[in-house]
Amino acid sequence: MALATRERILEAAGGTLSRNPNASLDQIAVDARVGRATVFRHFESRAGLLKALASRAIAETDRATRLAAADARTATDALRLITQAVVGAGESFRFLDSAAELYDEPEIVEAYQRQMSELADLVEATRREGFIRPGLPTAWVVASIDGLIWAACRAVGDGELGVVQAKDLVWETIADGLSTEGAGEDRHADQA
Amino acid sequence: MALATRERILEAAGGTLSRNPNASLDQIAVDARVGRATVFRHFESRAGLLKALASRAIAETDRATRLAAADARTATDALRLITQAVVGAGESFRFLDSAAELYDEPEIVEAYQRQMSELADLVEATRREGFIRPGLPTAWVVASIDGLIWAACRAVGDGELGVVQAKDLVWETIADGLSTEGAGEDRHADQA
DNA sequence: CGCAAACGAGACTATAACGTCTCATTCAGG
DNA sequence: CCTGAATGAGACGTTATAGTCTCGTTTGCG
Repeated sequence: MALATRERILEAAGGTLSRNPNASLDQIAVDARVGRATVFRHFESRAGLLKALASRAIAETDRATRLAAADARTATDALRLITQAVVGAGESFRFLDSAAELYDEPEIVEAYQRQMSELADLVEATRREGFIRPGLPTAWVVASIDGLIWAACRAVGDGELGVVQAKDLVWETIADGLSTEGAGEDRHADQA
Repeated sequence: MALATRERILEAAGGTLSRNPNASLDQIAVDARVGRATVFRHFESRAGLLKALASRAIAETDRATRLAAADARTATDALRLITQAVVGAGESFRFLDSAAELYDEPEIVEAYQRQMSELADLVEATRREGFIRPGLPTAWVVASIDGLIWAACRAVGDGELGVVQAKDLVWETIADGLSTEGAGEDRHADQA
């Protein structure tokens, strides 16, 4: 069963690398209950395995984006669906934290930038719907959504939160922040 | 001048490792304009260098915490000062993203957990001041503050934002989120 | 049953980085 | 000018891991 084996290696690699970013192929093979040679039968090299993992994460995000675009009636809703989908698939993404080698893979970098650009476009669309508070740079909105997703994935991975709870909290925080209303220093936007 | 050399190595290591988490000691030595042997004259090993870097970041955070505790009149204000101080010192922290080896250093792990625990206590204190929206788990508040700081440091490092701007945006986002008021799905807490 | 593809185990090589060591050079202070 | 401490350059051994290869075994399929 070639496909099952390949899938098992990818699965184990994602888990192992998210726990130890510098895990060796030997460790990954052990975790996948597979001979180390078999890893090389399915992937050209370590870089190839990393690349396949990244492609998988990218494809998963694209799928979530398409589903969100189909289901959501507003850009804001689409942003929520995508955000929560990525949190749900967090285990597939945590390994990317430290995969600096992927910066050498043009297709991966290009796909990542495309997705970030799409996210920025989506944020702009939610801005036109009045979702984004005026004055916030889109770059910061994108960055902080990224940061909150990252925080949620980490909290889930550490067992501090459940996945469902994390999905809700991320969106709640994006929408309203952490504080009670009016605690910010610039409280003159209330009539807006 | 031994001290200047040691300092230069630490500085270069922080910068180089934040750009490439797996940078070799040779690369660090080159960036510090120092012979590789000199690195070993000042630090026992690579792990020792990493440890010294981490200790530095921890000490810097402790210093910021003490200053904030001295200057701030409320816990909420202390949280703001600490958050913004860490963003300002972001360059010293980014290398920690991928320093998985540090998990083997008991003193570093213990100090990190102490700081996280102190942050949790501070969050609890701001909660008593009415700053934290009811219903949010403290673990999530801590995690998302962490995530937003991380996002801000990354944005600054990538040149997307200035440091001053990033400090303001982080706190603004913590306080009010990204959206205009009332955009969240559970808008029944208005009378609270 | 018999075959072919996939696999596990492990030997083997190559390479990259760590850590040690030596020696010549620089440089500041007396 | 002299001296000693700090440094730069680089050779050297060691280790960990990537990647290749072989061989015996398993497994699915006709």
